Amino acid sequence: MTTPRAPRNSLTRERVIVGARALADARGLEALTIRALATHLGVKPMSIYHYVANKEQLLDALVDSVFEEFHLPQPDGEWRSELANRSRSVRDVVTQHPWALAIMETRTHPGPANLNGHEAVLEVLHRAGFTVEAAAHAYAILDAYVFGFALQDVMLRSIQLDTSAAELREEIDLRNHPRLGEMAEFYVHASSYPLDGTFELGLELALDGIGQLRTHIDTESLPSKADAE
Amino acid sequence: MTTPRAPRNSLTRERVIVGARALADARGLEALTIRALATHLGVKPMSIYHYVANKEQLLDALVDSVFEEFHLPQPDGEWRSELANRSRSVRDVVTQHPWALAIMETRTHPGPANLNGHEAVLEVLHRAGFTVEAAAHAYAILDAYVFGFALQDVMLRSIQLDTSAAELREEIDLRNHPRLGEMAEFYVHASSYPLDGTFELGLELALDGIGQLRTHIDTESLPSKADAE
DNA sequence: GATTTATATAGTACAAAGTACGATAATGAT
DNA sequence: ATCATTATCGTACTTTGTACTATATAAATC
Repeated sequence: MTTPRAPRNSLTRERVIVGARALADARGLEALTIRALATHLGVKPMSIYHYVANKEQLLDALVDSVFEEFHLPQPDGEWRSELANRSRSVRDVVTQHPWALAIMETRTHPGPANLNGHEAVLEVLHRAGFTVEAAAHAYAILDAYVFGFALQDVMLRSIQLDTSAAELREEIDLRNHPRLGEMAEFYVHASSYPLDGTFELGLELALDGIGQLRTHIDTESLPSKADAE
Repeated sequence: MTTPRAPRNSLTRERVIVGARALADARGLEALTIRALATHLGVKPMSIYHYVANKEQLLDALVDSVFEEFHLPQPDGEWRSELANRSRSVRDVVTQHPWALAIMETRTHPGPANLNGHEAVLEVLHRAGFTVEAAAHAYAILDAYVFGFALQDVMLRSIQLDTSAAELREEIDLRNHPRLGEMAEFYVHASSYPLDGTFELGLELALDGIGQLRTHIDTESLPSKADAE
């Protein structure tokens, strides 16, 4: 009954983080406790604290491991497609880890992958001819849209999972909410995942709008040296 | 030392919720514990459970009380200005209650104020001539942008509050992040709250884009009867 | 006014979770 | 073979939500 002590190299910081991700993915954020994580790793709770100062720091690392998954835009690529791909990647990854946004919101120390992502996006904008000010606007607007959309994806999904359609109908009272009823109807009969199309549509809008913020000098016609640092 | 029992009408559900909001506003979400709330209300912890089944339900009510604060678009107003005002209101209210987004994310039962808000927005879109499908796109895109922007507002502010500029500079390593350095510089020297302008800019973009989704029939020229249910 | 009933407030106590502190065992160094 | 280092772990304390039960107060009835 008394398990022998785990071998000396059972753990690494990496394994702790990966285990935490697995637990959160499989059983949700509220199931990610130090004790559960220890069990999952075949180890006793206090062993984890050799690799992580406290749970907050574990969550910091967890969030940054999600940022690592985002597609990094290539500085020499075409800005519009690079940003579009990064945006799609962010939405995909975030919806695959529905717990991620909740943790991101409470982080106060941006991790290296997060910072690298910012740098890469800003570099793309810079090379595309955005001034610092234009880039500030463009990035804030695009990120707001992308993370906001992912937020809605996640919230919608969690409602669907936790609350049955019948339960919802009861709570909503369709007599007083005819438009909402229409909309629900529309979504029920819509194709597989109707928000995918909506996301693309809004992404085009955002990129179109952002494009207008560029300096009107067509930087692509300039010699690349003049554009470089 | 032993306080006498609190008088019989010390509490109401309303007072519990208002007290919870005050606590969260003043000391943050993590300070909102049942015990702290009880002290704040001059009452013992278990008394709260006479008005609220559990803490989850309290959070449900808390979130819905925030939705109540959002400006309700007027069905007979001009769609663009109504939606713009609602959007500004959402951002303002959410940034005034930085804890709200975190709770919203984990709710699975939309409250009445939430539903009424949806209904009002959809009604405005309907009267403006949006088909159900167009309204679905428009609403999802606009909400993604607005909540996403508020999310960034909140995250940025919490980083600023919890992490000193010096601390940040140390963690960021500006040698490897020149663009990020430029951007930080720009924000430091920018006017009072530079994101306000960015929000308005993106809002115009979103509303412009959404406008293109309308049916091209100019519904405003139709007799209102033909447009009514 | 006295008695009964309903209910709002509260006391006690337990479980779950983070983690401080110190012990112990496994590895490498001398 | 001894020692130093350090990865793993046991114990125990604190904080939090809250189940269960008790009690006091207001309302209702006689």
